[in-house]
Amino acid sequence: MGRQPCCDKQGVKRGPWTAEEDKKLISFILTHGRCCWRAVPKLAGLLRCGKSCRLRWTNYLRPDLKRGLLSADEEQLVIDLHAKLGNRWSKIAAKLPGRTDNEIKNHWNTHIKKKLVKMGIDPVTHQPLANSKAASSQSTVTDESAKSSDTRDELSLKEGSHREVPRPTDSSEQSSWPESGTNIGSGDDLELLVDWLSGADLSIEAWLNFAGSNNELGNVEGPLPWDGMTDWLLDYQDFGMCSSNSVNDSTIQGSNGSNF
DNA sequence: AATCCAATCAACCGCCATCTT
DNA sequence: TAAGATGGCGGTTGATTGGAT
Repeated sequence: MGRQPCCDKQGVKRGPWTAEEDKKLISFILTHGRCCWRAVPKLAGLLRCGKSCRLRWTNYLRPDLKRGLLSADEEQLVIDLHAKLGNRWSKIAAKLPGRTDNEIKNHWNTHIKKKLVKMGIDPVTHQPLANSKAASSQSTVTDESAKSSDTRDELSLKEGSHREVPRPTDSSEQSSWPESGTNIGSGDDLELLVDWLSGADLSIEAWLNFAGSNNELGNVEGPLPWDGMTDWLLDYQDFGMCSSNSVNDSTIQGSNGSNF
C-alpha cells in the first residue's frame, strides 16, 4: 500500500495563480487562519493542491515578505550562512526575515553562485577554485562582478531601490495589480486587501504602521474597509499565527515570525 | 522588426521528517 | 510499533522577459 498523493492530480489546476485564486486564498486565511493545507483548497473553493496553496501563501502572499532584491548585507549573510549550512535554504531563510527559502535559493543560483565563480571561489566549498583563472583576475571581478547577470540588478536598484513586484503576465490576472496612483479608497474590500498584499511594501514595519495608523496608503481617508481584519496577522507575527477559532493551534509553528 | 538566447523566478515534484491514530 | 497523513525542504522545470544580434 503506497502513500496517497497529496491531492488528486485530476481536476487540480496548475500553473500561475490568478488574482481570483489569490483572493480566495487570502480571504480564506483571513477568515479561518491557516489550518491544515490539505483542506484549504476545498474549503476555500480552489481547484488547487493543498501543497500549492501553502507554497503560494509562503512564497508570495504572506504579509511579512520583503519584496525586491536582496541587499548587499543580506547577500553577504546568505554567503556566510551557506558556507556554514550548505544548501539548507530554509535555515538560511530563517535568518533573513521576510525572505523565503525559494527566493534565496533562486538568488543564489542566479546571482551569487556566478559572482563567486567569477571571483574564483567555489560556490559549494567556498574555497578558492583550483584552476581558477578567475582567481587571478579577482580584482577585476569585484569591479565587473556581475556586469552581465547583475546589470539588471544594479539598474533596478538605481531606478527604484528594488525591483517591482513581478506582475502576472496574463492580462486577466493583472487586474488586481495596482498601478501607481491607484485609488485604494474605493472598490471591493477584499480586492483592496489583495491589491495591498500583492503590490505594497509588505515589510513588517509597513504592516505595523499600516495596522496602527493606516498611513501607508496616503490617499486613504477614514477607516479602511478591512480594519480589524488584519489583527490576526499581527498576532501571528508575534506569537505564531492561528488565533482563529476553527484552527488547530498545534499545527502552527510560526515561532520566529519568518518561518511559518 | 524579427529572432535568438540567456537570465529570472514562480511553481511543481519527489522525498523526508514528524505527527497522529 | 506500524502505517498513514501532513507539512516542509531542496532540486528542477518551464514560462516569461529583456538584451543582443
